[in-house]
Amino acid sequence: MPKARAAKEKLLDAALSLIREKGFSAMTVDDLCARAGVTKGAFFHYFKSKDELGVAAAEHWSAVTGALFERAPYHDAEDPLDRVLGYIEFRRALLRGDIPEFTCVVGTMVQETYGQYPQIRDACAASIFGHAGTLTDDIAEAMTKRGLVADWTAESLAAHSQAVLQGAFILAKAKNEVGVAIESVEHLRRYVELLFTHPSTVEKKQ
Amino acid sequence: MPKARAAKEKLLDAALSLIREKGFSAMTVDDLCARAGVTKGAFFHYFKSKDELGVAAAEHWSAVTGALFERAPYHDAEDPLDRVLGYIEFRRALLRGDIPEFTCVVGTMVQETYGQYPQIRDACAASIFGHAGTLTDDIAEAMTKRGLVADWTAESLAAHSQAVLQGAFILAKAKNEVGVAIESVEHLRRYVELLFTHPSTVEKKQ
DNA sequence: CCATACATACCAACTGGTTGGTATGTATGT
DNA sequence: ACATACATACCAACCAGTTGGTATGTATGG
Repeated sequence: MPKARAAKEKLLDAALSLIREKGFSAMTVDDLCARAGVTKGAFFHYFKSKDELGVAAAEHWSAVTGALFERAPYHDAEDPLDRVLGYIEFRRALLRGDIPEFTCVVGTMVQETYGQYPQIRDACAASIFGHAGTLTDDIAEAMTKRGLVADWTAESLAAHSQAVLQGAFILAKAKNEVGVAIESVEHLRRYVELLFTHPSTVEKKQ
Repeated sequence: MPKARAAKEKLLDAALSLIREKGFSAMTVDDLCARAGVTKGAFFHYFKSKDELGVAAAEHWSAVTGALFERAPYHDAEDPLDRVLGYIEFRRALLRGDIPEFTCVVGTMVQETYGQYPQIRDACAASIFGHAGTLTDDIAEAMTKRGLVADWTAESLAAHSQAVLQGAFILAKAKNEVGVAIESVEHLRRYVELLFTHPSTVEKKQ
């Protein structure tokens, strides 16, 4: 097999673009094949159905973004709060270019599929909350280190950060402009800073 | 005309449900007619195309939700910050029942249409930011009253609140459970409280 | 008061193009 | 020789939109 599996990965990459451009439902199998430069025979050789491609696209997205965030520099900070704030700054810096370039495949896809395709929904949930999980430890460590007494959990703040990002993408799509998304991420950063510096919740360690 | 316009309003109401259940693209004209109990002839009598129904559905959604929020009790509070926090609590209380009952028509629709149907996108933007606009004055008044020195605007905080809500809907759809959305709205409430009580930003008025 | 003229509100059947999916071919590497 | 990796050709169902029609208004003139 000379260039084996080329078609499958080209189809998956095409899916990541097309889902962000027009959504899962409006994306046709012909669209996918044209974008990938293959024929329908190739598509159905690798995927039993369009639904199955949806699941594979969510998993592919997890792999691609997982690698991106894994090698991001914010992990190098010594202070856990700096790592959390570094993550938010990293997300803010990603908000550039055209809308399909910075928006989220699984966030878009789950909106259309949650009621009709449980397998796609679960794959999207795994992607979103799996990514949120990479934040939880840093948040928890920051809470411990700063002696934070909180009525919220590290897990819920990690999930909230994903909510802000997903919502920011929606506002950007509605306004057809990235600025409103950037401002929302800056509110998220300010929130985290306030959480960890407000005297009512922080007990100074000596 | 005894029951004139009945078909049109039934079609618009059907659209609000169907868009939240399966999205705009996956919703067919036949779906709409079946749900509304009318025929395709009636549909195309009132709407030139499915796109045009999308625009009308966004406007209908603005009217329906506009009336809901206009008569909500949080406006009665004397203190502007209490009105803002009352709004957030009102939104939190709406997070009940099945997912299509509390999620947002225009937030869902704009994700699928922003690139292909500019008119629908603009109608969705008008709905989202029009609603955000009803918050801006209360936020601005609260800032003035508390002598808040901020590097953010009332408008951006109003928009951010919509981002949090839209993102919370996405997380709820992914998890197929409302709890995660509620927690995110509680983070939003906490953020607003911190913004207006943190000593670094508030100059006490005597 | 009423007949003519026309508009509005809707329906049932149909159409051409699109859709996801299949059946069958063929080239290539092992 | 045989499995893998595709391409070609095709189908049945479905899709948005059209057509031709009916039933019920409502405005106007005599």
